[in-house]
Amino acid sequence: MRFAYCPRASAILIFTLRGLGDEMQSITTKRFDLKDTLECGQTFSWRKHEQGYVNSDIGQVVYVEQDGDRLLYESSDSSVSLKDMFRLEDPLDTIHQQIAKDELIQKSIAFAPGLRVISDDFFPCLISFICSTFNNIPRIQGMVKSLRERYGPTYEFRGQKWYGMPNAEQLALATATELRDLGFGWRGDFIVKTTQAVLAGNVNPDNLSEMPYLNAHRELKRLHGVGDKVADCVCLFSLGFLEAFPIDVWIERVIQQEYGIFTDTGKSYAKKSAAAREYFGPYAGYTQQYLFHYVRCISRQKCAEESIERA
DNA sequence: CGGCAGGGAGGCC
DNA sequence: GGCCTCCCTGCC
Repeated sequence: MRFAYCPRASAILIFTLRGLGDEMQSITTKRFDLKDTLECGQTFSWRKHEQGYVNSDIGQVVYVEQDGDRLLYESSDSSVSLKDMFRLEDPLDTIHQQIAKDELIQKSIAFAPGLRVISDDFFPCLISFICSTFNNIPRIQGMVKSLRERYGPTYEFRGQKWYGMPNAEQLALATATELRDLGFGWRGDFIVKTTQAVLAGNVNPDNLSEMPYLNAHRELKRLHGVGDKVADCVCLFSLGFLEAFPIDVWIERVIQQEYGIFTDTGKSYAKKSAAAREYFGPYAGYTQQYLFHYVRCISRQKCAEESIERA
């Protein structure tokens, strides 16, 4: 019993055993990168915690971290399927081959080859992207956080308290004035109206995902605060329509600069979106994520370099 | 301080 | 369909 003479080492041993303790489960993955997948801007439900990420928007709390080709995870309540949440069964090799039509996409894939499209819960995804209107990521995260802390359920997990996104019934307690005071601006009205519509059963994620993509997209747009772009985000990041191609200002710029596909197709979102699906194919959504992630990271690098030069 | 930003609504033609 | 204006807030 060597450790008896070395309390420090035994403390480290115990700590290590706890960190990789019995409560953590694991699965093996291929071609998957947790960080790229969760930090490329497609999800507001997953956020950084300790060595990994936490999601408390799914009726319980789930923690995940990556160690090489293994995912270690733990949930507060019932079992979870990381395969479903991270789309681990999407045929990534085939997808890469099909979408790698030119050098820019090849570079984008090489930049983050383990990036997968997320599959988030419908209501948190919907509300988060309504908040995203005319907004940047840090502020969207702040808004989602205040919705959780004010209207959402609480959980006890890994020795601390967690807040989850409210479901429609819980969020229905919010008023537009209240949300306005919380800093949501005119998005408060959108959230109240959309929550009412969901509560009334006017939109149902199970029905939507059974429809053809264009029908689901059209149905989503009937909700307040949901236009073409937000509808596409919900289609791609929650309903599993991999052909959905959300067009925001970043993607718009890239497509305009690097591709001719938007030039003859007219200015409307519907026509650009159709052109993108036509050109990139059934996995257009994956193309969008790879391009989006690559262009934004490169542009940030550029900005950082420029500010160093200025200093 | 004026301008601008990671959309959408509503009104108009 | 296409086009116009306004919108709450935060940051430069």
